[in-house]
Amino acid sequence: MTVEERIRSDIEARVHSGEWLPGDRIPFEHELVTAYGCSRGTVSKALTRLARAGLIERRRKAGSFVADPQVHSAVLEVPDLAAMIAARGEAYRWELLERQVNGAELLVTGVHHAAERPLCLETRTIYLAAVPQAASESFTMVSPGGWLLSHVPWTRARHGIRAVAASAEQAGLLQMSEGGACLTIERRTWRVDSPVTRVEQLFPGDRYDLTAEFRPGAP
Amino acid sequence: MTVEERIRSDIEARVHSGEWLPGDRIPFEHELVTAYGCSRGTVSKALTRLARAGLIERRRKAGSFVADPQVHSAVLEVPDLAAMIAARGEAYRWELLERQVNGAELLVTGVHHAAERPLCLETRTIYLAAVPQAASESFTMVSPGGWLLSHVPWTRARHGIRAVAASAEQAGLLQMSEGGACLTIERRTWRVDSPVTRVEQLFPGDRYDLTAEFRPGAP
DNA sequence: CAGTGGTCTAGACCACGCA
DNA sequence: GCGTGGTCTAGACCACTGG
Repeated sequence: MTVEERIRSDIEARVHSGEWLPGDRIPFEHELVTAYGCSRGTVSKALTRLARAGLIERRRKAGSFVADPQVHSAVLEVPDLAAMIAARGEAYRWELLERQVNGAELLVTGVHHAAERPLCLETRTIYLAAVPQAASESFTMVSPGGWLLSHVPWTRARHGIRAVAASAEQAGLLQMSEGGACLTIERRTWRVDSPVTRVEQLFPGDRYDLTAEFRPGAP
Repeated sequence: MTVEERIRSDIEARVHSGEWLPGDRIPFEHELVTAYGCSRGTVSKALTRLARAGLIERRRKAGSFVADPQVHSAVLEVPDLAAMIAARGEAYRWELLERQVNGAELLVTGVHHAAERPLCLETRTIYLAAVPQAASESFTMVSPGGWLLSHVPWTRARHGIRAVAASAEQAGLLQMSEGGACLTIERRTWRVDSPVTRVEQLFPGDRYDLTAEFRPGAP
C-alpha cells in the first residue's frame, strides 16, 4: 500500500467510523507530513483526491474539514424519474414542452418537476423503427421514460455523464441562473442492435450532484 | 486555467472530437512535458486524472491510450434490480441467503439472478429505527430493495462505486473465479437524518457488460 | 533490458482569507 | 501579516512489461 493510500484510508476510516464528524477539522497538511514522514506533495495528492470524492472540504488558511454528506441523487441514474420522485414522497409532474416527428425519429422535450420545482430538463429521441407504437402516444400526461420502460424491453444501454453550463433557455426552464453548472446524463438504449431511444437529462448542479467515485483497481 | 487543466482539456477535446480514436496511443509523458514546457509531475497528474475518469488507459512501457468507451449497464445503478431485469425481458429471481436481526439492524444477504444466472450479490442492512415494519418481512420471496422502494420514502442517498476482487465465498455465490474483478456499488439511504438502509451490491466484472450477453444474435 | 508509467521528494511561489 | 492550501518544479528510484 502506497503512502498516499495509507493517508486516504486512515482518514476515510476515521470519518466513516464517526471519530471525525462533519465539520471537524482534520490535521493540516504539514501535520500529516510529520505524522507520515512523507513530503507535502504526497499529502496534498491524498487530500485532493478525498476532496474530489466529496469526503472532505478544503479551505485556504482554515484547513481541511470533514464535508457534510452530499445530497447525492440516485434519481439521476434512474430511467423512470416519476417512480423515484414518488418514492421520495414528493409530488411528480411531467410537463411536455415539444413533440415532433422528424422522419423516423420522434423528438420529445419536457421537464420533470418534483414538488413543483423543475428537477430535470429532458430532450429525447425515440427511434420509431424500433418503437412504432410511440407515434400514437402524445406524452402529454405520461413521460416518455416511464412509457418506454413499461412498453419496450431494451438490451443495451450506454451512459455519459458530464457537467455543463446552462444556456439561457435551459436556465429559464430549470429556474436557475444562466451559466450555472448542470449535470447532464446522456443515455442511449438499444434493443438488440436497433436504437430505441437517446435521452439527455439536465439537472441543476446546485441541487443535485453525482459524485460517485470510480476507483478502478482500488482495494 | 492551470497547466494541468490545459493538458486535460486539450486531450479531452481531441478524444471527443474523434481526432484520437479508442486504441490510439496518446503522446508519452515526456513528450507532453516538452510540448507544454512543464514538469513531469504536472503531466502525470493530468493523465492520472484522465485515466481515473476512464478516458484513457495507461500501460507501463507501452504508453497511454484512448480507452474504449465503457459500456456501463444501467442495471447496476438502479435500486430495484427486479424491475429493471423484468424490463429487459429476463427472468428475475431473488435468492435469500441470510436474514438476521442484530439489535436495531436487520441484515439481509441474497443474490439477484437474471435468466437463472447470478447477477448481483447483495448485502444489506436495514435500520429498524427508521423502518420498523421491515422486522415482520421475511424477504424470502421479495428482495429487500423492491420492498423498501415501495414502502419507505427516502430523502437522501449516497453512492460509492468501486472495483474489488471477489473473495472465495463471493466468487462461489456469483459463479465466477476467485480474485476476479467485481464492480461494487454501495448505497446508503436516509429519510431526513435517520439512516434507512445501507446496501452493497457486487457484480461480476466480466458480466457488468452483461447487456451484451443478452443480445440474442450478437455478432 | 531499455523505457514506460507509478510514486515520491524537497524544495518553491502564489492567492486567498482569517486574525 | 501570515499561515493555509493550490500549484508547480526538477529531480529521483522503482516495478513492470513490451520489444
